[in-house]
Amino acid sequence: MKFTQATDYAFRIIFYLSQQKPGEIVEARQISERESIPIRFLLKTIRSLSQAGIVKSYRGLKGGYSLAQDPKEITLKDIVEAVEGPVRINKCLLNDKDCNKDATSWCPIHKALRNVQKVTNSELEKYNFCDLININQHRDKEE
Amino acid sequence: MKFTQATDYAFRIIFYLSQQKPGEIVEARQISERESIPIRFLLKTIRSLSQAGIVKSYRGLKGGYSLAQDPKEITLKDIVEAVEGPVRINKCLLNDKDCNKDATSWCPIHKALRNVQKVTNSELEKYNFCDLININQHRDKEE
DNA sequence: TATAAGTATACTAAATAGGTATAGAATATG
DNA sequence: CATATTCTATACCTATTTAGTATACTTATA
Repeated sequence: MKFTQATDYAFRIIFYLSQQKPGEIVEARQISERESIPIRFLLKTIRSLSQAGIVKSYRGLKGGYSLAQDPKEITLKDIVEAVEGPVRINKCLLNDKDCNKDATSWCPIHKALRNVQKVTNSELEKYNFCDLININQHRDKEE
Repeated sequence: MKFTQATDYAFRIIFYLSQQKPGEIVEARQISERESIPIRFLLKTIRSLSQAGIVKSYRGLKGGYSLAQDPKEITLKDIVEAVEGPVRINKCLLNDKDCNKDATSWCPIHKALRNVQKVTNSELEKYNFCDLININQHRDKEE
């Protein structure tokens, strides 16, 4: 019940890109170095973000990545889903076959778990990267 | 970001025991058969529940398991924690070493994740097995 | 057209999950 | 008190997933 390393890296990648000037293209190597992420693993991970439409990629010389959306529009949930796929708290919610319908004895539990999942997802949606970098800016000033 | 098979089995085990007469001792094989859980895996899993003080175990002839607490007092969170250990949504929350304190750039994210974790945990605490079996009873009548 | 970027796919190693086996300890019953 | 029965402890094995790497390819700029 925790996020993968790739998701954690993805959080950092988007956080880093959110701090750049809008439209600024940053190459993979720079993100990799600044955030201490193995370059090849970053390239693989960021492709999920690109395919999900969260970052734009540019090939060739002067290529790199930039956000495809305003940081305000990108939430933690978007990142998690882009990297790990939809959050499904247990198998039963994933497909009907894994939930033994004859065993009515345990289905109420899965109903409860569906609620847990719903609550978790909506909490993840509450945090966007505009707010997150502002909190950070604020904190930096204070210290 | 999902529960393990062992946790899912544990849900079913406690659900099954909650439906017995208070104090009734049920042997592992019976639970195993009724809930379609491999017996040896069940024995391993239920030991975590026993060690966490959720079930009582009785050895020898006529031995088996019964709940150590009132179903009302046992929540989904208790089960998850007994089987998987404390829920920690990412490494950073697990120990300070994994959170690079110099990289202030990504710590606000971890603050947010701590809130997500808090919300998830408190949702898991809302469901106790007394309520869960009653929902089930109710549903059975309706159908 | 050379070079510096990302893309796609496949591969490998380590960790975790899921399940099994074996030997041992406790206890009800004859 | 002997024995069968039930749980306990530990160790083991296999499959899957995670984390990371390598190679060949595509795109675009200068």
